[in-house]
Amino acid sequence: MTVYAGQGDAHRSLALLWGAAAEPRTGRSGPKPGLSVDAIVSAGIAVADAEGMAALSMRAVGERLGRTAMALYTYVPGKAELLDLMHDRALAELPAGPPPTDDWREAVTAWAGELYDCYLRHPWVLQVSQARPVLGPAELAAMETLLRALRPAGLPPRRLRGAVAALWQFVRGLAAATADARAAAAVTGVADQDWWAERSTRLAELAPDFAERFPLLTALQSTAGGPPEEGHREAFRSGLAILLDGVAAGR
Amino acid sequence: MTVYAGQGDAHRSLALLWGAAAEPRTGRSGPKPGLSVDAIVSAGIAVADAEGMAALSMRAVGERLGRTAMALYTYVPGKAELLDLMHDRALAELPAGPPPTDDWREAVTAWAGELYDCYLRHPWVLQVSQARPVLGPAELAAMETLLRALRPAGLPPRRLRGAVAALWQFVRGLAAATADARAAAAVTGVADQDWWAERSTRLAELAPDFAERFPLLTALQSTAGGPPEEGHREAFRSGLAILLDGVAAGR
DNA sequence: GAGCGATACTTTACGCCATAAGGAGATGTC
DNA sequence: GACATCTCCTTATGGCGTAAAGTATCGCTC
Repeated sequence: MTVYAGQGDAHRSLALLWGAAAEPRTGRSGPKPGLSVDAIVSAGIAVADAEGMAALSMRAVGERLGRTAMALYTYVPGKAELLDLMHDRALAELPAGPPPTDDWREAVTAWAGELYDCYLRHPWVLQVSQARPVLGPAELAAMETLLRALRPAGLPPRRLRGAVAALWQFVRGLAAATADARAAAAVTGVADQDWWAERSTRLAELAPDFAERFPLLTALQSTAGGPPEEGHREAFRSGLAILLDGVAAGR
Repeated sequence: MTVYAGQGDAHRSLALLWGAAAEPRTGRSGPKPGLSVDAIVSAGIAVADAEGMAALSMRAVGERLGRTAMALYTYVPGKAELLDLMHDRALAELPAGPPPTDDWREAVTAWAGELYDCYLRHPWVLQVSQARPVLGPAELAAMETLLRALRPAGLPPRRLRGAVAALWQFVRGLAAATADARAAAAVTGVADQDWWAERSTRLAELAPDFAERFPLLTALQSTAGGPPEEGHREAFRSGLAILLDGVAAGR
């Protein structure tokens, strides 16, 4: 399942993301709010972290706060907007300070590692459609951080845009692959390696001509050793190295 | 909304993907099948192409075939497996032959362009969770094609894996961004440019300190001209150039 | 050719989901 | 005290995936 975000009223979403709701309107009557947007977002993240995206329902979030699903609608226009807020809150965990080093390679590597780890801490973020037109402050801050890290590389604007896109998507994609490997292991209760072994056997039965159809893939696979999770980490490292080499080449 | 695939019985899914269902079991009684897995997958793709992923329901697919939703379950174990099949069928549109040229840069560029276009023809594919452990033949064929294109570059295995991951994820991510820009334009009925202009105005109201908080982002944005769709295409080109430079650097 | 088991497909039903509508009770201003 | 406002609830609507069970149709066996 993939979950759409940003399909709701984009204006409401933007306002909430940028904290317009934080200003407590004065001179209001009625009972004191027992909840807050922040609390709801936190509850949503707690549910998604613990039970996964599939279990994230308005009911579940409300229940965690001791309310019904409908109580949330006082604070949040709908589920799509809640997802937007959750997304940005998760990315807010990323460090925002100036890069710790002048070496841009090192700085970008650190940035990528932080983003990768953040995604793995909150795998459900990877299931929020990346096709989100709603930009939150944390997401923009992360981009600003990347730009700051990349600054010493001195890229021209056009190339800089390409580098940012390539780096971001690469980290996101690799994190998704890693998160999935973990999820598969968790769901089946089977160790990563065994699961893939079983899958390979099954595949060999169904496609006995595998090696002939995909010779290069077969050859590449045969050179891989160690557990799959380590494989992802290695792909992360070497893919990032390629990207950085490319950035360096085009200065 | 993101849609999970590969959460169903992985074995059934694999078998269907690799065409085990194609062998017509002999000596069977009962009425002749009026449908087929292929027809159902085609109908699913037709629905998703026309109405989007959110409108893809078992009922909708059945209706397009003149059946009820439950009729599909004779052929397909569930929606997750249907999504797996749809995903692989979409990728089967990619050309599979040997690279048209010996120049690996050109070959990889062509491959990336094909994948990018394929994603844009079927944007819903981008909403199928990329965290799919189920590998179909078309997806593997696309990887094999990429490996074939990359072969003349002579990368060592470790680096080759990184390159494949980086290239694939980059194309997918950029396609997702482009698809979203289109969707936003289509939904609102507003031209791309106007939509972003409105959004920028709104943002400027909500975060008047934007330029100070995100100076590099602001600077980079100011150098961008032309419609957003063209911006994505340019990011695609320059990001790909960076990746290829990186590949070349690490030979 | 009668009967029977397998198969395709249907209807019905269950338990979810997001959320629209409207009502109850609490809290503030006048 | 009256009233407006606000939170939160109950109820209801129309969707979803799919389990269960029923019906009709076909082909094989006797």
